[in-house]
Amino acid sequence: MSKRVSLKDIAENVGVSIALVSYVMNGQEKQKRVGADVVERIREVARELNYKPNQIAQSLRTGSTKTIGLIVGDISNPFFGNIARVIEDEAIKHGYTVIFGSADEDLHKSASLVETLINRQVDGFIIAPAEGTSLQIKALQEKKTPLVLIDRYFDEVPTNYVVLNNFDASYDAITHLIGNGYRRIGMIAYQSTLIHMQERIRGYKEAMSDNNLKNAIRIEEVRYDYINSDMEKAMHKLMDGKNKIDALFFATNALTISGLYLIKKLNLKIPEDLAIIGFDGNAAFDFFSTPLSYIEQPIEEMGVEAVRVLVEQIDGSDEIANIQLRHTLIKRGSSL
Amino acid sequence: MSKRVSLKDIAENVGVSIALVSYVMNGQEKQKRVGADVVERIREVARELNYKPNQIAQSLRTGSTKTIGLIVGDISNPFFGNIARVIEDEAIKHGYTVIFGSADEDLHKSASLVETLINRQVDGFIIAPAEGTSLQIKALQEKKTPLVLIDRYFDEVPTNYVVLNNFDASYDAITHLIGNGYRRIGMIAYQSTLIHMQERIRGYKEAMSDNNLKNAIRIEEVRYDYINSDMEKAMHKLMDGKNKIDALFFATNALTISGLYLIKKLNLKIPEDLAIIGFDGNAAFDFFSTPLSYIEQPIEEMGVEAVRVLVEQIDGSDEIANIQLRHTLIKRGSSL
DNA sequence: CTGAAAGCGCTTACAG
DNA sequence: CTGAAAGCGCTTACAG
Repeated sequence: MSKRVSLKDIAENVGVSIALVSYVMNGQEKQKRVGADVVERIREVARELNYKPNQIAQSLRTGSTKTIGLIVGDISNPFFGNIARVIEDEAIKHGYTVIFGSADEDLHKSASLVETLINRQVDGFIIAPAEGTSLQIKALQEKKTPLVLIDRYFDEVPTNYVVLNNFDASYDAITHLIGNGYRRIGMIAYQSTLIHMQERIRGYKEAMSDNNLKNAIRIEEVRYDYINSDMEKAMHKLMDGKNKIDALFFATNALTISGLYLIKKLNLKIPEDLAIIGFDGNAAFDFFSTPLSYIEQPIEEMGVEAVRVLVEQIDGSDEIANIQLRHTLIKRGSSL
Repeated sequence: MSKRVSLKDIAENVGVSIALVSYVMNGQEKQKRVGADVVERIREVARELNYKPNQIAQSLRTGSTKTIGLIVGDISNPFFGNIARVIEDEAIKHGYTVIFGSADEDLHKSASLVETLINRQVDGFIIAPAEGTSLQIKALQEKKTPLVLIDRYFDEVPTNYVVLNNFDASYDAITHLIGNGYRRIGMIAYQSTLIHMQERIRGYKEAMSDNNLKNAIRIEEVRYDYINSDMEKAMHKLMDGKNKIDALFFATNALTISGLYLIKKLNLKIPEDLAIIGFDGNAAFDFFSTPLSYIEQPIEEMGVEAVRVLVEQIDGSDEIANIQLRHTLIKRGSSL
């Protein structure tokens, strides 16, 4: 790359000190009472030479990089891709850029990403924390690193977070199914101790209990790394035999898609053979044999709030923000 | 954030100069002939204090940030989300992190992103250039900024690029349709002068001409910012009247999805009323009433190659790499 | 074998 | 109104 123009180049060209140029470039010419003619000449030369401040130098000096570290499960997952997009837009509005990484729901990848981003001096983090990373998060928190969790959080580590009210979302979905006459309602969730998953499960269970269906509760758990094979086993458990379910609630977008492939393969009629409610909107849900009912997350709001809270933290606020957003239950043919 | 540990802290603790600590931390203790005992003590104290180098300071000094700037159309678009994921993984393998931005196929957003990333001193760029940005790209190229274009490039600006052989892909799709007996084959593309779009159109036209169907060529163009309304008009033009098409080729993933919504609404039977070939794989294609045939791009390879070429450029290579990758035509029910 | 020193490009308290 | 100087944390050519 060709040599960049520095404050020094402008200073030499105009014949003043670097300090004066810095003042003018930072709009401090009033407070510093820089002579009007000098201001004029500095501005002119800066424009001519096309001066752009070296942010690295600024960062080293000021300690602020105007950079946000975003760690999600997988940027190619539509939920995370969409929220990344919102976060990016909001970050730019606040003068920040985004460095991102995918942790693949893996403890070690997450640790490595956090370290990498810390070494790059990001001003703060937005993280969808992987299972078992509560100590990593706690360490960040103890170092007073500005931090906002999204999608999940840890009960035992008080942090800022912006999440869906997952309990309500699940409860609402199950209540809707019950209202439409279904009773043998199953759920397929990830095997995970993470709070968003536990809350979705709790919402299901409580809705069932509250409707005297406690004995009909049937949950199958699927491992993240073996989603398709585990899904197949789970579906068979729920659908085989005389005790088979008549409705099924999927706990995430990826689980829904994986399940739909199987349902298509098994040639099940929806909702006659099986009613379904999925998670997160998706073109695939629209094109399925019967359009899918699903829980819609307010992704835009989640991203906007996450950036807002983070920037407040970076700017020095120490109020902890715990934000729960509301879902929308999109009711369509699959749960009629 | 709490104070970080610096080389100085270690130096004071051990009672040696900062230079020595730097040598040891950078594994130069052999060349610099640092005393074995000193090396030992420095390592020990560094570990105790949990020293992590300040990358900002390193960057300012060395001029290298070990950062890649990635500019795509929209990170929430599955094609770009998937390729971003691959690029991220590859970048990490090479010791780089990724700063990304979505340009929304907009000239000005693109310019603003490029400037932001340059000010952040990224070591190089991977860009899916928006229409009309050839001057931006040319400017980067002239400043010798390491750069690799993906998905598209500009004929008039010689740069590295990694793209699909779009002509072949289109040609193959159309030939397949013709082979299956379709003759009145239409195409819906973006209104764009970008080369990937022009090549896809050229492939369509040439396949038609080569099969004596030049007179049946019918292309409708849709604006990126008005995709759904323009799609509706385009479909009506192609499907209304006695001259209506019997097969339709969509030029991108987003166009395919938009078209499918309409096809579903119009209740067209696929492939009886209309045969279809789409672009880029997608769960939605699998769940459509008839599984969709489509052109699959080698996204993994595209990302891997882009990073490889970029890192070579950053490391000083000045060979220009122009890489065209091959598609796979996935044949299914929609084009039978 | 080790250290003093310059310098990357910037900001800012201080002096005049 | 203006400038000399320190310092952010690092690397590295140079001297001894």
